[in-house]
Amino acid sequence: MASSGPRSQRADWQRNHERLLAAARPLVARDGAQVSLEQVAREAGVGSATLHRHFPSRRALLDEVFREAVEHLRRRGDELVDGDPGAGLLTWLEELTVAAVETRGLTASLEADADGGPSSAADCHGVVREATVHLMDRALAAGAVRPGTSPDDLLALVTAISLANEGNPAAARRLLRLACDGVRP
Amino acid sequence: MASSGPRSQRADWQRNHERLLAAARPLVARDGAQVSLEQVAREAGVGSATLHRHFPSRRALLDEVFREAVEHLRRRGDELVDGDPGAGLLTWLEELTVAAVETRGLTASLEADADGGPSSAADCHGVVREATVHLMDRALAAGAVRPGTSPDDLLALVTAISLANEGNPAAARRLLRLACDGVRP
DNA sequence: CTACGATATGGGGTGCCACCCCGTTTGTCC
DNA sequence: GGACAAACGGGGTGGCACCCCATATCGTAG
Repeated sequence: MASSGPRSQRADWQRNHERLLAAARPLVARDGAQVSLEQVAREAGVGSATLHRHFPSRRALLDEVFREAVEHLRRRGDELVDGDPGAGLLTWLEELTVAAVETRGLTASLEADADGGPSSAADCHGVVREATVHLMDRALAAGAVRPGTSPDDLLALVTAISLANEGNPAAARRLLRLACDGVRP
Repeated sequence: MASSGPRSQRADWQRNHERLLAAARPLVARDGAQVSLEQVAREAGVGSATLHRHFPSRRALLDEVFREAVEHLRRRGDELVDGDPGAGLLTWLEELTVAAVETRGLTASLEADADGGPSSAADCHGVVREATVHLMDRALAAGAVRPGTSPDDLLALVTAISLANEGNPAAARRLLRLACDGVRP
């Protein structure tokens, strides 16, 4: 289960994998999800074919780039499970939104994949979804959330807001609050 | 005011303008906002330089493509002003969302422009914004909407939902309702 | 009806990109 | 150290947005 290092891959494979991720991180931070894959390969000192072999899709690259950040979010989710269920869920949604909006490209990895499968090994969407489901279960049981609300819908709402407000935490926060409070008084 | 036809342009300019829009309409319907501008020009039987001269930005092309559709929406907004303020606003938001999600590329024209100015003559965002403001004023006065809610935020929420759910009216509707009702019971 | 100047055109260039083919290099294991 | 699988990467293909500038077309003044 704990695939800390793919032992079955050749040494140069691991080396290049690291180099690609190291090159990708600052470029993704600057350019977001639309980062030029060619440039990542160039910066890593690696042929573009190699990049495409290591990461069959843009999403696969982003998912690995954001592995740590998402792991961090997951741990934060675990912490919030210990507090008030209603407040915990809202705090989680807000912190999730802010992280997504402040970290260029992250939203792309949090979105539900159009294809069904958990394509990537570092499935960012899956990890965040699980944490959300957990927090929602508690909030639902405590009656802090309208019954019938789906965690997937809630997550879709957060990613939609994040996607449309990349780099603008204030606006994203405002829209999230609006959505949580509802339009009617 | 009524700029039905730019009289100051040469005849061939108008002819090519029409051809470009006629070519763009089906292609945008198929490919959405990411339509290839080269292909539009090719299909219109026009050099790509001409397309770029007629439409200095992708947004400018989309805005003209959706002029009629947005005009239609605006009229629908006028109708809704005559009914119940609260229900009218919610109906408006829902119809707006469904139209945006079902009409590929439309959301791009409804989004607030990153740049400040009303860049395009056929300012789709502006038209829809005005209708939204009007309906919100009435709903606020009737106490059907939480005070302090901004029409721009509401519109941003609708476009965010639409952008992330292009081609999926059911999901978009669900998220909109979720946002209108709020998360808490 | 003609000639002329402003207006508009478009072929082709530049620089970028994703993605892939296939001959070559590099690890690895015996 | 040798053989074989695994990995690599230069370079090709096809596509795109956007622009330059020599050429063609339009509308009008005479």
